[in-house]
Amino acid sequence: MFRKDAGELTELEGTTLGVIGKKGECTPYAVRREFLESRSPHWSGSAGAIYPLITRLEDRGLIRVARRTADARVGKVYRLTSAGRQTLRSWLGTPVKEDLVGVPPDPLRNRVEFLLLLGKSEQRSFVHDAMTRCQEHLGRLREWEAEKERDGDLNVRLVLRGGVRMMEARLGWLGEVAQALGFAVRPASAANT
Amino acid sequence: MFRKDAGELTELEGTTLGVIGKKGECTPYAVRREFLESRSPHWSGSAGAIYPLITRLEDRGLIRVARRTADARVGKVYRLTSAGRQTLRSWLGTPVKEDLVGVPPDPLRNRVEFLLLLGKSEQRSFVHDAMTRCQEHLGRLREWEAEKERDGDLNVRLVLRGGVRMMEARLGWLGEVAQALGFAVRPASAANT
DNA sequence: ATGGCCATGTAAGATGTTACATGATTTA
DNA sequence: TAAATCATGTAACATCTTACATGGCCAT
Repeated sequence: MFRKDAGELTELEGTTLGVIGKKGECTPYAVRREFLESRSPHWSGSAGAIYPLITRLEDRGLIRVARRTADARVGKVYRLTSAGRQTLRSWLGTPVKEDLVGVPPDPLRNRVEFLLLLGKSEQRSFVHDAMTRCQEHLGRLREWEAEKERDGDLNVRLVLRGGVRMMEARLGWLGEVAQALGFAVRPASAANT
Repeated sequence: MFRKDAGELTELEGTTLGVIGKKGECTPYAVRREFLESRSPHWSGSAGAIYPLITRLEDRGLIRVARRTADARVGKVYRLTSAGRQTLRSWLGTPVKEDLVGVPPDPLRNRVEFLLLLGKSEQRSFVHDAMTRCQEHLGRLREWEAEKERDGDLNVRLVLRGGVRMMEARLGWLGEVAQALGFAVRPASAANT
């Protein structure tokens, strides 16, 4: 969670640089809205995270105030510096860092190791509940995907598609878990191996 | 990353309770080794994380010193209290919390949204490198899986199986990304849609 | 008995969280 | 003009990180 070298970025910092780079120029609040609205709930987009982060990036010379807006509220509009563009490229680019390649953490998967500490019927409830809720979530994702079908840009669609694939894989896996633990598996979903 | 209620646990705390619960009783260092050796590199298993965490769990009455060992180094052997068992069950149990169900964060997927900020050939390198490295990682995972085939317990195997499925889904997705960005896809891997 | 590892911590610091404060602007 | 909301912060604090300190045990 920490950067080791001076050139390193945390995931939130890198993503923020990416957002600014993609928008060309924007205010801190515009960045915040990105995290509040469209992005994964993993990041809260809290003011206490974003504003100090922006200051940090500015202090490191990766972004710079491009102009001020007429609206006194908004004030500062930021842009990437060339150093910022460079840093962003190395954050994004090859060679892909080792920790990006490994299996990403998944709290649901994490719990399965300890499922044997529950009674058989509780285990069944857990797996059943997880499958149902994942299925629902997948449904919502697919609606979102259909919605973005034309308006969204290609890369956003691809990210969304990755999320859908993850959820499908999860569902297939949960089916396997159910079977291994001796529960009946309804062949309802189309997301099996 | 914060708990909201007094009864809530962070992911690391819950996992630690699970480890202690599964082992029956163990020393703090035994917990640490679990994180250092067998588990995902997501957690460092650093002393600065584990020892204060153990103290926290003890202060909250979730674990208790069961006995001391002859070895003065080791000293304290912890056990779950009944309150700890109860808390662990609710951490594990139904209803599955909302954030567990959503698409888990993935730094690789995260980067794809900003790939258009790179040149075409860099994009190609990124995707190609990611696929190669993921494929290698998947290979190692499968070896691990074969190794644990008989000795490991069922739940550990299932967790590992989940990791394999995630990596397979990722690879399939990366293929889709490559295609969408106009790169040739080698039909080498067996992990496509 | 001494050098090295085992096991347990503590220290300092980075990053993120919730909750609150504040002034500008839009809206009723 | 009063109330709600927008946009920008700050304060307190929890959790994790790396790096260092310490003391018991074991092998040569």
